[in-house]
This record gives sequence, C-alpha cells and structure tokens, in this order.
Amino acid sequence: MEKQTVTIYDVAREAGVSMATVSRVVNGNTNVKPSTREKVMKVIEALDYRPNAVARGLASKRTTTVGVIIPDITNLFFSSLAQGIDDIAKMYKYNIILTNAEEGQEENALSSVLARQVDGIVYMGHSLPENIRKELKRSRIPVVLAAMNDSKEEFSSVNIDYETAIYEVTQRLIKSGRQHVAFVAQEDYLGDNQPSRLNGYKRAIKVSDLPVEEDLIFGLNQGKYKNAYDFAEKLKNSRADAAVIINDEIAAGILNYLQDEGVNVPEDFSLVSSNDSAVVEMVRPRLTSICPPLYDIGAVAMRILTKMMDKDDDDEIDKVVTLPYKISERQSTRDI
Amino acid sequence: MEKQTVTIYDVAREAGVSMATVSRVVNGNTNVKPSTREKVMKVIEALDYRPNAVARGLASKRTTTVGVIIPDITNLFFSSLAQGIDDIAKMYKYNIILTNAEEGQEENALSSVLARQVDGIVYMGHSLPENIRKELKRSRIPVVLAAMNDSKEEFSSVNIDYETAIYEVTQRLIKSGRQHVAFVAQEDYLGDNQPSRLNGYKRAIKVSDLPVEEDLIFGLNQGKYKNAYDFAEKLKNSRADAAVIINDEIAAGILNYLQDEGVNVPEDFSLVSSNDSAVVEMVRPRLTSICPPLYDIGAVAMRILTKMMDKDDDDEIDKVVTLPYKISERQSTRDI
DNA sequence: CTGTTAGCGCCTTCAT
DNA sequence: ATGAAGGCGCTAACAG
Repeated sequence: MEKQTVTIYDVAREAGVSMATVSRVVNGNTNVKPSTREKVMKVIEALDYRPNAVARGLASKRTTTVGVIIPDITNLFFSSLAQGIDDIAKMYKYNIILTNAEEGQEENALSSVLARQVDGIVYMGHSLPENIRKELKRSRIPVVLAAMNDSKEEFSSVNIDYETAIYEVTQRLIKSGRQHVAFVAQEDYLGDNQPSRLNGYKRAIKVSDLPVEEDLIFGLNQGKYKNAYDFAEKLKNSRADAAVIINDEIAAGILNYLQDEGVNVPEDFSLVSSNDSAVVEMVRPRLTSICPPLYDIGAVAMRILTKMMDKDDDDEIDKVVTLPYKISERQSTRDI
Repeated sequence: MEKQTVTIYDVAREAGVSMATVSRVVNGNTNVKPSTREKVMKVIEALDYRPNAVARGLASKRTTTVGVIIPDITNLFFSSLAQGIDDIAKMYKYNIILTNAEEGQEENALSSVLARQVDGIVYMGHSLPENIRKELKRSRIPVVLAAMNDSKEEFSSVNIDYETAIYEVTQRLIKSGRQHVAFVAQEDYLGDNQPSRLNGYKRAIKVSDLPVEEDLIFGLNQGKYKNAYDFAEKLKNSRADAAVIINDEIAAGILNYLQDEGVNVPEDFSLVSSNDSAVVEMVRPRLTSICPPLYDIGAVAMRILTKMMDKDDDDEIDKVVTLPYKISERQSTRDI
C-alpha cells in the first residue's frame, strides 16, 4: 500500500544536487542559479515529484491549512459563507479542513481540527459557547468569526450590523401599520451569546411606543423548512400580524403554511426574512429580506485570517469588520 | 508564535516512562500495564497533551484524513451528500479536507488534496474528466465516487439507478398524455461522461414510439435558480408540454417562470424534478420528483471508503452499489 | 549559490 | 510490559 514513492531525496540524487537545493526550487527561493533550477525542474517533471505536505508541515511548523467550523453545511446561509472562505483560501494557497459541527459537537470538531495543526481557524456558528471560546484561545492560533459577533471582542469577526438591520425592518413593518410584529429565530439567537438581532427587534418595538410582547418571540430548535412549516400554526394563532424571521428556510415554511391556511400575504400578514438566499425568490410571494453579502463575509473573514497568519503582530489588522447590507423589498410586505 | 508545546516527550519524562509507552497508551495499544497506563493518562491530562496529527501522519504514513471533492458546496444536492460523508467520517474518526472544485478546477483541487497525503478520496462531480481519472488512478489510494457513475468501472461508486429513474418518470409523463417531453440538465449530463440520465430519457421516448426531438434536450451551464428562470423562456417557446429536469433549482426556476408567464402547471405543462431537496416543497405547486437518498449515498460512499482504507485487498468490498429511490408525485404533474 | 547537519513529533521494529 | 533507536520527508540554519 505504498503510495508516495518519489521523495525530495530522489530528485536530489537524480539531479546531482543536494536536497536543500531541491527544496529551494520547490519553494521558490531565489537563491538558486537559473541553470540548476532548470535542471532540477526537469527532474521533478520527469519523476513527477510532488512535495509531501505532511512532512513539510512537520518540518516547517506551517501546514498552510485552515480549519473551518460550520454548523450545517446544507444551510445556504453557511454554505454561501463557506464558498467565500474557500475561494479566498485557494487564492492564498491554503487548504481547508471543513467540519460540520452539529449542535453540541463543536468542541470535538474544534479539537480534531486543532490536532491537525491548522494555521488558523474560521469559526461559524449560531453562538459562541464558553467551552469553544476557551479552546479557541488556548490554541493560540489566529481565529476569525464569520457572520457572528463576539460580545467580548476577543476575536476578529466579520459581520453586517445585524442589530441595526433588524431594527430597521422591524421599524418599517411598524410604520406600515403592523401592530404585533413577531420575531422568529433559532433558539440560539434568543440567548445571551448572540443578542444583537433580538436587541434590534426590541429596540424598534420600544422606540415605537409599543409593548414588547414576549409571547411574540419564537425560538425554533432547527432551521429547516418542514420544521418551520409545522411551527407556523403557533404563529398563526398568535396576535401577530407580521414577523421578522432570521432564516430564509424558516421564512419560506411560515409563508407557505400561512397561505395554505388561507392567510393573505402581504394583505393580512407581512413577512421579512434575513438572508436573501435563493429561497426568497423561489417562493410566491417573494420574500422581502435583509441582504447580507454572505459570500463577501466569508471572503473577508478568510482574507483577514491570511493576514493574521502571515504577520506575527496582529496590530495593523482590522479586527472587527462590518460590511454593508441592503434590504430588498419584495412581495411579502406592503409599503414598508 | 509557538503553538503546540507539550510533546509526547514531555509526557514521557513527566510520567517517568519512555515515549514508546506514551505512544502505546495514546494509540490504545493493549500491551501496557494498567497501572502505568493510568499514570500516563494522568500526566496527559495534567499537561493537556494533544497528539500532533501531522507528526503522526508522517511517521505512520496514515493521516486519517480523507479528501472530498465537491463541485459546488452551495448546491443542496452535493451538500446533502457531503453531510452523509461527514457524519460517517466522524464515526470512523476520519477528518475531511473538503475542496470546492469549480468547473475546470478539479485537477488543482485534487492534487492539493493528494499532497496532503489523504488516505482516501470521495469524489463528487457532474462528470469524470479524463485528467481527473488519471490523477485518481495515479494516486493509488482508495477512491469512491458519490452520486456519479464510472462508465469504465475503474472506481467504486454509489448511486441510484439514474437511467431507470429517468426512464420511469419520462414514461409516466408520456402515459399521462404528454407528447413532447423535454429534458433539461446541466451540460455535463449531455456528454459522454455521464450518459445514464439522458439515455433513460431517450429510451423512454423511443419505447413509446415517439421521436427523440433533439431540440427538446436542453443544456444549461449552471444549476442556479436565476439562470434557470432566464432560460425558461426557451422552453416555453418550444413544443414541449412537459419536462424532466435534473436539478431542483433549475426546476424551480422553470416552474416559476412558466407560471409568471401565465402557463398553468400542471394543466398545460408537467414538470418532474430529480433530487427531492427542500426546494421541491417550497414552490407552488410542489414539484413531483425523483427522490434519491442523498444523505445515504454520501454515507454509504464514505463507509465503503473506510473499508477500502482499512483492508489492503479491496476484494470483498462492494465496489458498485446502487441504492433504491422513490418517486414522489406532487402537484407539478397530473395523473402520472 | 550550494551542501551539511539537525531536527519537527511521532511510530515502530527490535531488544530486553 | 517497556525502552532504545532509527527513520518518515522536508525545512532551516549554518557553513562554505
């Protein structure tokens, strides 16, 4: 079962140079006479030599690999981020070890990634549990959070201003005449870890001199369409006449349920979603949505990480970046 | 910037044993006296020692890492497969290096994964270009194809019987009275690499004594919703009164375009999609679809790979497995 | 510009 | 049941 056979040593021998020289040409070190460089290149070609990244990683203490933790790869929100991450990683010649970390599995995912001696980590999640925060710090490698805030500001992160975005759409819903705007999110967004969205919602309610109705704040344990469709009955039976929803699949599920039950959207009920994934265009009426630049968030996160991995001092690096967002008004709202 | 500090050597010294012994307990080797095992464990705990997977990989020639090539991580079809792969990989303690390989980037993706000395590869794609096939063989490591056929049967693969599935839905469409069933797929499925779906379509047409109309076979260069929505005008202007579509997002785009243009589905036009992702339930009318067990395909693929990586002889291993599929009749077809 | 020499952290015979 | 010793393939000073 021997796989890789030709090593740097074989190339050296065949080319009549030392392995150091081969190493130099492979790594693009300039201190090599053009003629010998060429000679070595030829041998590399002939032998079809491919450097062993594992050995290289051990010797150099750099694996040019970054770990990416993703809560759900089948969620368009996260996979869009991942695509941005991946593209930039490629651009800078980093490989990605991507692990799907389901709820509660984050720590395992993280430590197995850390064991692989990754040079940095991009962490995505609904929240940042204390144990993860600790592991992340302990690792002493660069970390950037994508599409999540770090309330303690210990880590770099890239986001849109979720609080303001939610504030804004909630406000607009109220101004359009809605009296009972509900807030629907996965449970994680209701806790202390990622308070920004909920805060934005509450602030908008308060500023309009409306009461924050706690029974109009709903937490789902999953972000899946069917789950949301089943949940929607509760929303229908509540006083709500509008909802701000944190996840497109949930929004789609709610929208379809309401309509299947004879509720007119947007006449009787307004819906605003948050991610502007393809889903918002697929349903009818199309969903009004906040539009975070998902791909860019991932891309910028990775870009920052590359900077951190290159330099030793993180000082001149933007630690916390906030990207602009838009709001697309579509047919699930009226006059907002 | 030193990160990992405590090595197996530190543990050995601290525990008063040799590093060989520490290695044994870390690797679960049975030949260790329980008392010393415990002593070592304690030190490991105390020092918070974590084995360096890179060093381990170099020394043992096994990285317990598998490379996964995915054409588009934001495509629900592939990300569902990936989830199955990832779950099983975790179960068998393998890590995954996942690389998004856009059209034409497959070879780079593959070779960077290979350089990482992965123990095996799961390859997903729309097709299997010759250069990739060559690279894959050259690597001499276990490979399994997920959700794609290998016409030359050189590699293991797990699939449903796409040809029969497409044959069946096409047949049913015809029996329901449709005279001009179109076939819509990404271009890759129109070539020689993955002929099964198109073959199933053509066979069904022929067996019904209908002519295969080449201008009713459409190839898109992308599988995205908007792309499909824009394309759909062509379909509408053709003779087609039904379509078998290879990708749910494309199907959704076509469905919405047709309806936005006043075509009644399913009265005037029938649509069948192929992947049964969440999308088919989100649109109205819901899409009739072939239901391949995507998660399972990924899971089985990974399971086979683990077997291949464990044994040296692949002989007793199922090389080509075909999983059963279903067909869900929903509202985009009538009486099929 | 090029070669020599140490390791990187761990696994793995081979002895004991 | 345990220890000693030799690499795995490559990088990184350090000489020259």
